[in-house]
Amino acid sequence: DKFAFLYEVVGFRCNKIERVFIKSVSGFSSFVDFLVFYQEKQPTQNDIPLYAIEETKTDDKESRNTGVYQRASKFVFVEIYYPKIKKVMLYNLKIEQKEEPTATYIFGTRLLLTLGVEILGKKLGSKIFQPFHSVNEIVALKRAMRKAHKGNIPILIKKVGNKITVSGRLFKSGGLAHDPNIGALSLISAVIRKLGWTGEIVITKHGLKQKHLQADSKFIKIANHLRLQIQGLVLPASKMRENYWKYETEGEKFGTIFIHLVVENFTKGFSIFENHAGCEKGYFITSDGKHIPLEKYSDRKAYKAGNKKKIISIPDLILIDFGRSEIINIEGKKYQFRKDGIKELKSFGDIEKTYIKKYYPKFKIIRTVVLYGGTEKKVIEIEVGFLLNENGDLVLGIKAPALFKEAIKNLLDFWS
DNA sequence: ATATAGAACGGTACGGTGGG
DNA sequence: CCCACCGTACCGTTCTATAT
Repeated sequence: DKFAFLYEVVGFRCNKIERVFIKSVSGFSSFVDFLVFYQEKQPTQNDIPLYAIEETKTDDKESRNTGVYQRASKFVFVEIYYPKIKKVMLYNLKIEQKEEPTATYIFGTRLLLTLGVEILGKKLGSKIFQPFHSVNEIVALKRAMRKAHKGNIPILIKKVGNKITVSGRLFKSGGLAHDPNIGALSLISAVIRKLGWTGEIVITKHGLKQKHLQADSKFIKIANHLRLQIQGLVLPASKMRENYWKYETEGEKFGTIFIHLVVENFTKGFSIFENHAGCEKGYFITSDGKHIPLEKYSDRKAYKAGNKKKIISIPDLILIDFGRSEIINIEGKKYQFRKDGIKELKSFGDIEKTYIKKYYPKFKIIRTVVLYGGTEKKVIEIEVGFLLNENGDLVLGIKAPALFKEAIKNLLDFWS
């Protein structure tokens, strides 16, 4: 009757693959979304994964540097541990892809291709999207791109003799934290090295001071690996951790992901909104199956003017129970923070008014907390619908939604 | 004037750290 | 040992000069 923290994917057939298992892991520094191993036994630190996969929902249409640059540092980083790993950038787009690719997108994607990254989930015109063959080609394409507007620091690549300079702001909110540019500069530098350049590579116009360079930062690690210089500053030597990943045992999302999957696989209910990861982009699914992005603020102007209450708080998961005409708004938390979860239930008024009641007017709305962690085998708080504890015990709350009870019952029946 | 696109900025989770 | 604090990483949205 216990969850073993291992999921098996069923319902497919493949001659080369008998069974597929999924387990939660996390990284110590920069880390891709998925590692795929092809082997008999559960992976250990000694095993080498076949694929490293990075996923995004951001299209060129929404953002240029985030869509293509921001994730790139992960591919550069993972190669330090697994030089031969197959790298995949997976665009999981729920909206229409932008018709004409922008120059930034073409430039970034060609860099990724040169690094050996396979692009999935997007249509790539085969004439435009070719790997680069020389450093000069990269310099020329970047130079031909539209210039950044005044006040911004443009990314520019210059080659003089035995030295290449790459400009780009790396300073953000008090430190070396400008993610899109950490990605862009890592990617550009890695590709230049890949094309055989052994001369100097100097990062300029970064906006950093010496104290911002911490040996633990992912960019400093990459800079050491690629032998980059940061203009005007001394690059601290970085020490790489021995391992790239570990099995995850802590995250609050264990609980909400579990209930999400059990409901979808063992009842007729399903998710109409999910946000298991922090700032993940989420779509609300309407009654006729459309995906709509959620507004972030109930009153944008007021929020920007300082009224922080005008943000729309979103649940971690919204499940729908058609049979009982119920919609379940779920907040996920670790067991020790259950009080915070109960408090947050009170803030779901906006989303219920703006989205749920609008698209599902006849449904009854239930708010509940789903917990992970601890070793308790029961929960006292009536606001808690379900608890998965760290021993794998499945604990239904006193007033658990009927859909939860049905899901757990069917799950246990299936396995007994 | 206005849409575009290059770049900056914002919000959340989590782990390390140090004081009580 | 607990917990507040802070920095890093992650994943988005927003800003705004410029091209059209």
